[in-house]
Amino acid sequence: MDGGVKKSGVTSSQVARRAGVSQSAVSRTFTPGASISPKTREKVMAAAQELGYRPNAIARSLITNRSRIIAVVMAYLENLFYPDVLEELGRLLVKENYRLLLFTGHMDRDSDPVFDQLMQYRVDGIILASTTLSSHLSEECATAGIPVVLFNRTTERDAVSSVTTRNREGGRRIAEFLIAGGHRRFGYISGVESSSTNRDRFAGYREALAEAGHDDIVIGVGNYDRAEAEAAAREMFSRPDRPDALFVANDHMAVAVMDVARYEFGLSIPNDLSIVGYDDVGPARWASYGITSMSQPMKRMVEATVNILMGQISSGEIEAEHRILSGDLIVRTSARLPKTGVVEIDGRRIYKPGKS
Amino acid sequence: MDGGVKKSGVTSSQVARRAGVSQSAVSRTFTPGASISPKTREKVMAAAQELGYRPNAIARSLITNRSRIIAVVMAYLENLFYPDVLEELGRLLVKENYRLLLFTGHMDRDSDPVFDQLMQYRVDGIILASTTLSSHLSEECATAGIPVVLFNRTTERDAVSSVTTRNREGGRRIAEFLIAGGHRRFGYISGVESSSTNRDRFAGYREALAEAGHDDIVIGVGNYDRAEAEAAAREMFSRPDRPDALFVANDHMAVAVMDVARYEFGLSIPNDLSIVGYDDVGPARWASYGITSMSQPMKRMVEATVNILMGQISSGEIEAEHRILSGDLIVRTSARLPKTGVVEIDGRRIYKPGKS
DNA sequence: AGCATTTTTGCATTCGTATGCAATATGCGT
DNA sequence: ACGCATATTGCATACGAATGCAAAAATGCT
Repeated sequence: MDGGVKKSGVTSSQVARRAGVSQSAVSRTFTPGASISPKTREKVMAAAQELGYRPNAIARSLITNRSRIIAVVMAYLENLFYPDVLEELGRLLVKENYRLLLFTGHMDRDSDPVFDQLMQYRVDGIILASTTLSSHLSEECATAGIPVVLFNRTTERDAVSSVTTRNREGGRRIAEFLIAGGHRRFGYISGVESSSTNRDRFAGYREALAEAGHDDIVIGVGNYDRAEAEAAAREMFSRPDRPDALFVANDHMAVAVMDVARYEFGLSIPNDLSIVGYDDVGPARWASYGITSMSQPMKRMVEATVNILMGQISSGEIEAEHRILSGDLIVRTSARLPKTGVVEIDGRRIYKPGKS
Repeated sequence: MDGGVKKSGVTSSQVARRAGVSQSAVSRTFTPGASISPKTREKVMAAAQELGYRPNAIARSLITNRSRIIAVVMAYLENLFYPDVLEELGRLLVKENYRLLLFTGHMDRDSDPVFDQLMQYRVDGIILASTTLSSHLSEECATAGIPVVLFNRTTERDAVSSVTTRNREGGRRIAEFLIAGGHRRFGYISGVESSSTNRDRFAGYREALAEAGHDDIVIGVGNYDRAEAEAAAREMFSRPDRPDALFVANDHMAVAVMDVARYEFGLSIPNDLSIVGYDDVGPARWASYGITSMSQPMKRMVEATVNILMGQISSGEIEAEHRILSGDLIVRTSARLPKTGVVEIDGRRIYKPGKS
């Protein structure tokens, strides 16, 4: 078809010369809404086709001051919840004609290296999807005038936008569910203790338990990490006053804890021990686990995130916005059932106290 | 500390004025190896600090013709193998001072949308890590003069670089292992049938089985997808001549198949059925599964990938290079053991026929 | 056809940084 | 202190596309 060498590095000027028009005409051809006659557009398109021309996004960014790149910062991808989020983010961002620049790895100590990169590439927006990032970073970005959205986390001062779910209510719901299930001794394996998700989930759990007269909760620290959660579980299950109801701060850890309970301690779930997790992530649904879990409406969370970002980018106004969504307690087989309150909706069993 | 407003959009010229030097001096201060005296560098640095200046990577790219961005294309992240790869890639690329632009989603039909993006951003290199991408895309990129590396896949014509493992040998090894385990009836649940990984793994498996006189293999199509693998497993396990040895083309599917076997058909593993997977990915190691699996040396594969890319970028020479690594058959509990050949190395049990 | 209005076009400039070149400053040896 | 070699600096330009402005072309109206 095209006889010539389709080498990259074709410029708008080259196309212009070939088409016998000015460079401006080429630019306008590729700028939606620009003033260009159908005739010249066609000439330009033909020349562009022949030369294999594509507008240089870098050069365009320089003049428009828009990179159409969104930075996504995720500390770790081991927890399948985050790959899922990433995939959905990619889907929505591409639909909005944005690209996704990914940053992974823990950046606890100094936020500077990442921060520098973000600034250097003049990203149009930033999504911080990690429960463990320094809150310093987020505020620094916000100060620099770049829209930032915290995904699945918040900071004390609500100067920066966030999308979360009602973690506190989730914790409460789980407590109510376990109490209604007739459990007597309650445990908790935490995530990263300083993270907002962990704090809120635990706060709700403890409150609801306290209201029912259960003040002593057996606690282990899992830091949202498999190995640490396993260690915490081993320690907890070795105690003489081993709990019979255990809330693990997310499914990623709950899976590991469940394996420890079954295969290292020979516990029967849910007979000897009820386990409830959080996120309703892939493995929770697998037959081997069937974890009863508070769901987080991932797709709607991602949608809200992109939504906030697009709003701030197009308006230029960076006003902190907080979207708080709700999940459901998805009932499976890892915890004893209460007598009432479990209803079936769309083929999923959900715990809705009050409605039997 | 800094009283002024740390607004973004600070340019090198502004810093220059503040420091009482030329814009060139600022540029050279931030260009490693450029000719600049310690004295002026210090002045520049001070001014830069005060103004919150960071070099604009976009503008820099325009002139250097290097974006320092690597595009990574991954069809789906559901299989934990890929998030793992992604994380490792992020780690290594950042070390080389490159950024990672992520593209997800199936782009089977027309490669054009993605391809356009890649070209528009003038990425310095491309990593195609998906078994299901049109090979058209890869060659198009290569033609355009951008270094491309296929990760965990190849094309027939080896015009584009790739990093793979010895899938054929892996398939053979698995067959040998299952034969040695005394199995009689063999099954296979495939990945995407047109993918090179699937073809090679199956070819090796079939060859070795044929050499031992086993010519009839029960086959199901899983397409590297959980749901499809489950469906294939159901069909296979319902047959009167259900296999007692099953090779599932990757662990992602093997996990699902195992759940179907156990919880829908009440099969005892490995007594009624031996299952072997591929990848040695996270869940394969979990106690609930303990899948015997051909490992892929992910870290070394990623290292090789980055290595090839860096080489091609710095040399400017795009010569197709093929790195083929080897894995081991990690022995766990999902398959009956042969009498000999299982050895323990570094706490891992590996099948090495010939060495007992 | 003649004039007013709108649309299309090209020119010139801009974005922020890097770099070749010439000019200047510094250092060294004697 | 002088001359020469070397290190540092600023000037001017380039990268590739977008855009305000004015000129030119096309269109509409009477």
